Amino acid sequence: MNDKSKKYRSHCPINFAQETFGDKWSLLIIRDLMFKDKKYYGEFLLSDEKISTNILADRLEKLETAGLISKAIDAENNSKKLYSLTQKGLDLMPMLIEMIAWAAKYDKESAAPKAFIKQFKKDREGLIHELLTRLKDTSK
Amino acid sequence: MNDKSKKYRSHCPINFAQETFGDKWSLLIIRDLMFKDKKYYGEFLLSDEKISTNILADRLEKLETAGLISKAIDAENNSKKLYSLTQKGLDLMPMLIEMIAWAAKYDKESAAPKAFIKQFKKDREGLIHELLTRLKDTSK
DNA sequence: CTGTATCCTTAGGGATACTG
DNA sequence: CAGTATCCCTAAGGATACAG
Repeated sequence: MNDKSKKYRSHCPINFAQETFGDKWSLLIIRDLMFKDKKYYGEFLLSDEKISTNILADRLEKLETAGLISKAIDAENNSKKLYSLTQKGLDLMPMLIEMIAWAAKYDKESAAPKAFIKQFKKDREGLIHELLTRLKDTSK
Repeated sequence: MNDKSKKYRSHCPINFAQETFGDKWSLLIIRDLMFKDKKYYGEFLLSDEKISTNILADRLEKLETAGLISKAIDAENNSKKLYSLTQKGLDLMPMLIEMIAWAAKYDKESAAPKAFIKQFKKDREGLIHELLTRLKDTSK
């Protein structure tokens, strides 16, 4: 385990994403941090999908190692750890919103905040232009 | 296996997405269809990640069942099957683009993502415009 | 070439008892 | 409450031989 360098199946960006948070639980933890304002271990355990304690601990560690979340001591309670998203984690938001929008369109069952998504898409046209600009830059 | 109704861990849209294409391979097949113009069984086998034949067959079937891809007989060769994305599959493009953008930002170690985006941008400028148009429509 | 079928291995995950 | 440590099991995946 001293070899920190992870071996990737390929250097495709989609594969990179898949290998970073493509397991069964990581994205749900990120969701809880990003959209449900959860911060504590116990709060994650309460989510509908019922993650078990060992898996949660493992995923929190992996996500921290991957640099998507960070851990701090709760100021008001030393024995509590406070989890939060890093910038790298926060930067997953556009992708998650698109994912939610897609699911909202195709999963009638899933309760997705449609008004919220609508607003997001509107706001986010600017972001796409930004992306295009970025794409143009990187292709020079 | 007669029970067609899948049981979801929850009705969260992110969980829905995760359970639909959150396995190790589905997204890579979609990538090949969407960005690499692959159409045939044999072409998928050639990708860098080296999917094995049984897994590929299984994933193609599951993706078809999920309505993300469709299968047709190749007009020029009866024994060949032609795979393509459905609208439901195509609608994953905004999400995948955000995913690629994220990976491009954080997977700096390898030059490959940039190369991928370069290639992507070159091939797909038209598609991006199309996407933008579609986004404008859906955000009304 | 487009898949199936089989066999086998392993990582991932569930349950739950336990610890500071 | 915030995790660890075990034990166990299954689904997922790899290799490869085979079939239409």
